[in-house]
Amino acid sequence: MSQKVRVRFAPSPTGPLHIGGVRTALYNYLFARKTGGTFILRIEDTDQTRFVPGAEQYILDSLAWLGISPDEGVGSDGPHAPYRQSERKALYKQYADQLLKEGKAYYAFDSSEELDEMRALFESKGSAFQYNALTRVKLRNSLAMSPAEVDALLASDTPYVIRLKVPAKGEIRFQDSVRDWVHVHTSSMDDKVLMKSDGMPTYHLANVVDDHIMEITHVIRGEEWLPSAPLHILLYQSFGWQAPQFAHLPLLLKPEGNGKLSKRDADLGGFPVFPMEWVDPQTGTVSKGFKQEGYLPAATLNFLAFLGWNPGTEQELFSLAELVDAFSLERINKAGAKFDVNKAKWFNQQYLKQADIAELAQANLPSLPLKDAEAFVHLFLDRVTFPQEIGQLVHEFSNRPSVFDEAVMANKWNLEAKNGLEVIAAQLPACTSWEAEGIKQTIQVALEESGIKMGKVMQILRVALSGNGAGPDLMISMQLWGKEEVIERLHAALSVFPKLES
RNA sequence: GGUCCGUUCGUCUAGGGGUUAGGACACGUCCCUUUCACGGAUGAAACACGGGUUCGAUUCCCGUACGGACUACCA
Repeated sequence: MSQKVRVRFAPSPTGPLHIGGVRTALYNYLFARKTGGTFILRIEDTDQTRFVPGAEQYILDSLAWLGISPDEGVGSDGPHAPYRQSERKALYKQYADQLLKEGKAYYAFDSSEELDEMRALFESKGSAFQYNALTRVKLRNSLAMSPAEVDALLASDTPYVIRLKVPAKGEIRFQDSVRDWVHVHTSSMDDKVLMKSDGMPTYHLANVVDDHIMEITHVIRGEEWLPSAPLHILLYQSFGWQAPQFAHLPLLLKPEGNGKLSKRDADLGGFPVFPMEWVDPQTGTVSKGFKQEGYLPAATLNFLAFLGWNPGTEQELFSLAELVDAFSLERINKAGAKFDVNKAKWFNQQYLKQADIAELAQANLPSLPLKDAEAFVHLFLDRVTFPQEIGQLVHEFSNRPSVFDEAVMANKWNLEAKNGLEVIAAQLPACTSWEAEGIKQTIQVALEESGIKMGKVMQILRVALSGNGAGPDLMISMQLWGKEEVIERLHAALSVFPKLES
């Protein structure tokens, strides 16, 4: 029975897609590609109160940016359209009715207020209220009331929900791809709402119905769903359907302390938890995105893939294609993974160094002639984590220094250094081939003739020209500044330095 | 509180009844570079605890501790 693999990523459009959700999408994508299956995007928008405009497009854009776009679903259509649950509303009712007819579900008329009261009552007695086999007989539902009463309520348009009648006794078990056997007694489960009073299905119903109709073979989702997996299994059983294979992914944890990674951690830590920048349509609050921070898609994917999975080899850098090749559900970890921004940066650096020089040049130094821009990229690429830092460095590089590294001045500025700089300043105009090697020659010869050691002067020369005690190769820097600029900067320094002595 | 899940260096993790417990990030030192960065080398750094099972347990089992998720007419 080798069914064709069909997996889905099923986010709710309630805000920006969380990075943990992106990892879930990635694992689904990898598994689909690995097995020659189909990756489906379904939008679970059954909660009308939490709908956020733009969120769905944000999900699409994010997946597209990362290159893990779905084969089927919202944004790309397919044989099971529509893929937006709000547009499938009518469908769910008939399945709920089926369970109703078979006595596996029932009407419940309890209002939210009544249920809140029950919860408060139970809590005051030190226990937790559950709508289950024990309590449902005393509540307002079609199991506890006479048929005539129920009909009357229904006829008078009294709001109701449909609840699943969970058996009082029994055990639900399933074999999770990540956690192996999981079993739960039905006595600890409650009669979950299947249809809400607004006529919309809850997540549980819609999810199970759609996964079945869309022929989903593997449900790969976050661990937060593990507690409701037995309920879903029970639903499959109630319908007489075969349940898909489940794989519950470990959570992404906050970098410090404990708990699920949240937006707050991002603000605190100064790193993004969203794939792309998000502007809250209500408040206008801007949340950082991996994309805008300068993370490359491949680096983001590689980093995310390793949070909860590893190939079992010592290779760490994987292209998307290599990830597909190496991926397997069996190698997913059980324990939650802390989000470590240092590791993310390291991955980015690795990918940045492999990036196309011309592309980086055009993207980050658009105002410069391509040849110059490329030279700058070469000069700075090894010292940056994010591409936009290149532009920043070039900007600083191009500006004449106004402050000079004090520590270096204190240590190295002396008569010999001064003489060295003067000699260099005197000889540089005579340098005929203004490129790194030629400049070096000129300086070497000039200093040798004056009997001055290079080591005594070079760092001071660097400070004189750039202001900094450290930086990229000085000769190449001088070449890029240009002869006149270098000479002018040198003279400027020579006139300022003596005044800096105190 | 209840249910479920988890626990190897600070972090991501490999491993698995007998290993010097491996790699990567971060950190230290050294080399390269008269600088810095990159790169290379190297160091420090871990099997939560207690019982079993076993000739032998970090690995298997059971407890305990700790952590987490869930506990809505949210997903």
